[in-house]
Amino acid sequence: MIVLIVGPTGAGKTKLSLELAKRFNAEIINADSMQVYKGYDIGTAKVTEEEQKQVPHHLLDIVSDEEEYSVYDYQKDARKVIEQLEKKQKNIFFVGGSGLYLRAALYDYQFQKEQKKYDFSKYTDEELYDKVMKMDPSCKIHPNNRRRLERHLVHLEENKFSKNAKPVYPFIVVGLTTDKNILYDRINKRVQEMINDGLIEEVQKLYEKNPLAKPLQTGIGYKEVLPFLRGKISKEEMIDTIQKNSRHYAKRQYTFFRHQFDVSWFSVNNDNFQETIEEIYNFLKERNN
RNA sequence: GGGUCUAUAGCCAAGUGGUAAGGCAUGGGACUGCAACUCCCUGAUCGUUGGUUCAAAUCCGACUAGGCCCU
Repeated sequence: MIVLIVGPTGAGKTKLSLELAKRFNAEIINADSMQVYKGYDIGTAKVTEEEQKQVPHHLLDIVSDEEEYSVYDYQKDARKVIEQLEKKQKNIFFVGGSGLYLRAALYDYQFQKEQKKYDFSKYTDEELYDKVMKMDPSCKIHPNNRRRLERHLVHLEENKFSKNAKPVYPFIVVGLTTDKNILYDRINKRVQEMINDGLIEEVQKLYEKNPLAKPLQTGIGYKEVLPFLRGKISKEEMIDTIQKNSRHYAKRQYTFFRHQFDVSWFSVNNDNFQETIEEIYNFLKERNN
């Protein structure tokens, strides 16, 4: 059985997954694009070593921030782990909020080993959009979204794009929801805790080692600390923007999962999380038979 | 009590006679190699009330609220 546990940051995915994995004789595969990096612990809310001892985790801390890592790599790595675990007759829990990574791992997305270089710089945004529309009239990418447009065109030209991607493995998706006010409140508190736990020091260390690292420059909880370290913004401003970006992210995650996956949603019981765990446990038990 | 300034969306804020810029927040959405990325959509008749005018957020009066100064 392969189960995906998804939901916005701060909904309780980690706690839920540990409990369930133990009961289902399962191992956990990380599905978070930032937690694959070594040294990015506090800002990514990575599971602690203590927790990792309770249940084996995979695809955590597998690359340094100097290496390039993308969906392509994740798809390969994740599938490798799936094979291993299935051989061991283990159940599998994917836990994390990176929707695209999950899609790529479980659906028949096709990537080339080597990325050919294409040069679209001679096209204007409009021309690019027209070109894409000619080949794929149902494409919904907005003309301004140049990055996506270019990529999509490559896929179309290489004939690697299947409109209705099919799952390569059967799987169940469990989603956690919470009332938005509660969630936002929790996100705000969580950011504050990260600061208390030494987020700034963590960023400082990473910055000294590799100031231009991609996850450092783009990860929420990392990119906002940099201007603070340079004295450009105050601590309050920094905290505000981390919280704001986290909220935005949570919202985007909801949208993605709502539309890209067939999710069985469970609204979290905030007074008694154990009850939520039981509910999901029973749900999975039934589906597993 | 007297004087003075201000009053535009949840917040900040442009606009000084011809039917309301923008930013942020919020909400919705897209998503096949940067995905914690990238991109799109989303709101008001201008404190209230009289008046002047063909026409007022914009001018005048009153009222209300707030700021500052004086007593």
